[in-house]
Amino acid sequence: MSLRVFNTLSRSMEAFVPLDPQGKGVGMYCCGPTVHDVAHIGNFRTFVFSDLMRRFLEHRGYKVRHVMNVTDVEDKIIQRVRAGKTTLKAHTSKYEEAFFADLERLGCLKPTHIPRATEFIPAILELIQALLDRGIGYGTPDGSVYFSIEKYRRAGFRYGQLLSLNTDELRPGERVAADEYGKESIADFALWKARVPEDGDVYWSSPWGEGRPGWHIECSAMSMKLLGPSFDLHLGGEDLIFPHHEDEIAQSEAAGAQCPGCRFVKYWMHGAHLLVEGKKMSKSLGNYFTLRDLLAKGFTGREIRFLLMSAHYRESFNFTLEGLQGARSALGRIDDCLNRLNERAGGATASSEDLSRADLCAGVEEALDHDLNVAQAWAVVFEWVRECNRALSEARISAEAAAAAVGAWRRIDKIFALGAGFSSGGEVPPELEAMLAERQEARRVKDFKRSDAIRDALKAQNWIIEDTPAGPRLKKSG
RNA sequence: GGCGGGGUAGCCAAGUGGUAAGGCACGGCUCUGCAAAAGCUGCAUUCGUCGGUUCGAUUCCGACCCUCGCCUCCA
Repeated sequence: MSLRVFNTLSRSMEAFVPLDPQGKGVGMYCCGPTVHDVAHIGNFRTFVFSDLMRRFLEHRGYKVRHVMNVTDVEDKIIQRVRAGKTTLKAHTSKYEEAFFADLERLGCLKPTHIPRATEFIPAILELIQALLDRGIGYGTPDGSVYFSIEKYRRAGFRYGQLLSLNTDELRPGERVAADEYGKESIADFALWKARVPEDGDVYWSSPWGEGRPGWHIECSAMSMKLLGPSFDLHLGGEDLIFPHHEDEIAQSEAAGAQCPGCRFVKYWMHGAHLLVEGKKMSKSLGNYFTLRDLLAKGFTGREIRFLLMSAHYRESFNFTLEGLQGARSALGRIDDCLNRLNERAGGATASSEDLSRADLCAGVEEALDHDLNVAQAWAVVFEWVRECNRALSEARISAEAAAAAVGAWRRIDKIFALGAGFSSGGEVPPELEAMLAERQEARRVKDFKRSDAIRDALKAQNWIIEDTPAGPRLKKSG
């Protein structure tokens, strides 16, 4: 079997075949954060999804160039800068830093390239110029430049590749910005926004006057600059399908950099939203959690990562604290199994032929090959865990086989990045070890009152005693 | 209004034209001085409603109900 993905362009599953004639290199672009504020975990769901995709591609032997942009100039940012009496750079770098710190806590690999919009102004200007040269873009008296959907269509392109929509029936309502009345058509979008007084110091000079890039143009300019005019994968949240991604296609293909018959992007993949009580998690509804909120409640990055990876990326997923608690329990099950396997393995080296190893890897790969079906993958993992536990408690697993099982998990965990089984929850402080020994002594002389008191004292410090046949051990409680 | 998703046990969530994965919670058991932890184990005659196709549908078709998203900044 090989990887199949759901392509928004065709609304169907397609075999993943990279553009690279060697079949090795993969270009992948993921729409990153707009750094006007702290990102919430709904945003991170998409980034964890991208990370999973990237890791799985790498697991499958592809060499991935992973680009994630940072939008560091945009209306909301400018508002904040003005309100906070700060500079653009100071404001955006603060939130950019926070974003990448969060991303790391969630176990996401750093993208290969992280381009910032403000650092690609020349490329953006170049692209806008190309669109003007081809008669698709047009300037307005105030110095803005817009993209004409009508001219684009007349040039033989199709607007509406990612979704079917009738632009004549767009209902833009009253929310058309006052500075956009120079547009020829309501559906046209800005490539370059002329400077207005509210922009303050945030502007760049251009052949059309001072101003700043429109929202969509940066992604076209940066992705094509770093990955070439045609590349394999473009991911993002489903709310970006329209207008952002549709406009990206329009700009990028209208500029004509692709070879004849080639598309801007071969596969578009969109992640569904995280929900809270049935509604999309969003800043505007105020129903959001940031990573910090959850860490403050005592949850860990890997527990949150696990939760975000527990549902299929194309299904909207209801986030609850109970669900997160459940994720903790489920993850604990994997941890415990891995710890037991590690214990059994001792220093043994893996035996070459071990069935559980083959079952786990093949099963997970098969599941993920099917458009990253993580739910099925977890079913495979948990069946494997049960099988390992059974073998462990019936003492019918050799040290070598246990080592092989641990090896299998490590291989799989390169994809999931949960780090299960690599730590026993931290070092046990010596004084607690002493208390544990004292309790054992009390139990030996049957002074249960005393031993229970020690147990309670440890519990008060969030350490749980596990009495196993091999003796007691301490475990940090959640 | 247009377009696109989704409705599967208490909760979350896979899946298939041939009789329902997995996780959490819950019950039972093992272990234990008692517990806890851990492990094992049990837990949907049924897949929104009503029709149709079929030997057979949760899975295909039609209608309907409910719900969410996009159409406006948005992961």
